[in-house]
Amino acid sequence: METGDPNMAARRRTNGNTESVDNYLKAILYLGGAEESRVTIKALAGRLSVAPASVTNMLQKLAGSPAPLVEYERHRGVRLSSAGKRRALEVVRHHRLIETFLYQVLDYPIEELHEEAERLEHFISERFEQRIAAKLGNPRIDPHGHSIPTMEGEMPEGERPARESILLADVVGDGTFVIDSISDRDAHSLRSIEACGITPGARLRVRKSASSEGYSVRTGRSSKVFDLSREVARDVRVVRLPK
Amino acid sequence: METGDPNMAARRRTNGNTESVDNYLKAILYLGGAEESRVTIKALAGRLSVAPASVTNMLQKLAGSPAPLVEYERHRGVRLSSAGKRRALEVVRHHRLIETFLYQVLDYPIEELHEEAERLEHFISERFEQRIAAKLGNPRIDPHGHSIPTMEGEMPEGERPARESILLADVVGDGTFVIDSISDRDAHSLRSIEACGITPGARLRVRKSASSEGYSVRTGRSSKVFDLSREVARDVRVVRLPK
DNA sequence: CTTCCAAATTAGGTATACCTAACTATAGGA
DNA sequence: TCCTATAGTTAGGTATACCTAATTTGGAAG
Repeated sequence: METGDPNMAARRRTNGNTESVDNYLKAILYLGGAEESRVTIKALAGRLSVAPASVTNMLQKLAGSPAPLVEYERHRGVRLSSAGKRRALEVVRHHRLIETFLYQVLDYPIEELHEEAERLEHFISERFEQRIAAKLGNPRIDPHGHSIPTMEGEMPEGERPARESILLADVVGDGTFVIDSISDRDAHSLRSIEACGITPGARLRVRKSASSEGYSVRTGRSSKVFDLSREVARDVRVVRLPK
Repeated sequence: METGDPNMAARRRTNGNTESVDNYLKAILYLGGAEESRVTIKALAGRLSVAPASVTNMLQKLAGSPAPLVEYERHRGVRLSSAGKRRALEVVRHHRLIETFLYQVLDYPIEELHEEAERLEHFISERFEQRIAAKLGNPRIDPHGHSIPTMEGEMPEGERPARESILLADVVGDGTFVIDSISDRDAHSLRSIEACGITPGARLRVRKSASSEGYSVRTGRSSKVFDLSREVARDVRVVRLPK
């Protein structure tokens, strides 16, 4: 105990943004994609599970501040300002470092990483970030195969998911692949993915499943064959290996 | 990335309480002391750095809910209900486990433990709590010498700070003591405390300082003498050793 | 070139957790 | 006993971040 938090009124985070603002920035970063194109209000509303009106409000506030985090024009969507992008990447860095830490140091099951990281990413200090990064040897890739942005707020070279990666669900015909990354969205899906030994960097031999809509896969040098549903195949990104 | 937090509206924590509610409960626990006596609105307002009117409001809300966390009567102060006490101890457990973890696993300097723990205590999951506890070997004492409440929400036997402990600042005459615990309130004070080798469990030989209002102390079997101000001596609790 | 519809915006409202200012109650001293 | 000072309470207001309902806008289709 012995607390007495003189932290005061504002529900601000380490950085000065609220949790909510961080989430808007992350969503814009994600939806804008590599080209950083304009993001629609509707798309944001969908991703954040919030009414479109709420999005308009928030964006107007963010764009109207002295050092705006977004560029917003009525009816023309929104994109991150460079300050906004830096901030968004910092939160993503937190998220992925925390996931890596939970996985490697605290032995979390892979399907529980996301939820915990999603909460904690907003509340850790600069020091915490640096200590876990150091403890992990400054990792560049998280347990799902995603690149961890640098401390300077940039996506590192050799970005993952790689530009040339495709969804396993989009694979046509048979072939051999390297597993690029897996989505952290759906815990249930992650369980099955892990169960077949799919892990970023591993080799994956794929054959369009005879039955069903799915895929038959073998990982690494294992001869064990697993069947994946189309649904689950949407959560795996792969890069085709030249035969 | 790949977030999409369907976590929704309410800014609720793992447990179902807001950060703010948690802080009220902790403050009542602390101010009520071992006897769990009624706590005044004024004392709470002071501890939480909030206006008395805000305290009244919050207590009315907490007392009026279906499963009240506090017992509150107009003009007669407040105490925790048993549910409230359980909750408060859970948060304290989080706080102290996190401090221990930051100290032992992430090599935080002792004076930075409190601030980080104060933020994170509200946001960690049950799983996180259990994993760090396991990693640390289910510690019973935190780095400041305070008892860590059990998972069942009770203060363990051999409670620390010990009932018979006194403030170093209240010591009269010379003597030998065991250091019981140190306050985590003031980072500056913690620095000086650590600098003289004061650490929970160590032996402390005390002599009323010739000059000044302070105390001359030697720790363990060291012959090095340090001078502590009265101010700093208020942050150290000791138990007198029979001569 | 108009029309219409989906997308966006505005208007007005909710809950949380604060605040200040004004009022009231209680308890201790004269 | 009474009476005032201090503690506590009520009333009314702020900011954040949501909501729904009503309105506006702009671009694609006729």
